[in-house]
Amino acid sequence: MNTNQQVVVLKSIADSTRLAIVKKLAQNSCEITGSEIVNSCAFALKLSQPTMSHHFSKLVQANVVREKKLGNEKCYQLNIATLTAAGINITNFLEES
Amino acid sequence: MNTNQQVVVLKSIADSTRLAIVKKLAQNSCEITGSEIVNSCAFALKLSQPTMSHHFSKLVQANVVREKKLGNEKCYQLNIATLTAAGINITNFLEES
DNA sequence: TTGATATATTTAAATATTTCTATATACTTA
DNA sequence: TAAGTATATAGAAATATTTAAATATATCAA
Repeated sequence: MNTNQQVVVLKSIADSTRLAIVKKLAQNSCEITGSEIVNSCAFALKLSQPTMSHHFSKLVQANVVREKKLGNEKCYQLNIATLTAAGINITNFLEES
Repeated sequence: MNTNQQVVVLKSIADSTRLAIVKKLAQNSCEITGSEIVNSCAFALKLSQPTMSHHFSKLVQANVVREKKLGNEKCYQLNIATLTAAGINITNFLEES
């Protein structure tokens, strides 16, 4: 992974909302359905649905999170390979809530 | 390290100029004198001296880089403990220039 | 002390990011 | 088909970041 790609990955997690999402995913076996995580993150962080949608799409753009459609909702999954390639260690994200 | 501190560290390296500085420091035994690194970074990245000064101070604020005065210049040194605590693995930064 | 070198600060402009409201799209279920 | 649920997009405002020019400060060396 080159420096520019690494910057995209780092930028994607260098935000308190998105880092909270990534930590939430890391704590839930790295996979969680949409309404569960979107609602709990939106509630916990007091942000609107479109704002959450924007943050998730940034993580997807950076390839840090994969999403798949599951009927009406989406399922979000951490892409650990991308984080590792950028030099980020997920085990560190599991330690504190 | 809590999430907010981690965001400060991630933000400090989530920029192509500052990531280049960190990589340069990592490749030089994590310690290098000012004129060497400031000039080479400023030249390589075509940025002005005040801009470089600003970037270094952001890294220092985040405690990712330590600085000490050495007469007229400054010596910059990576603070690996901070990066590790934030879940960032420096060995990854040594692989490609 | 004077001039040169190294770095910092101030100010301001350009750009990017974060967030919301309003609205749209997609799918499910009655 | 119609209503409800889940997520996305468009537009706009507030804020933050990046950068440079001009100037200031600190140290060295003659």
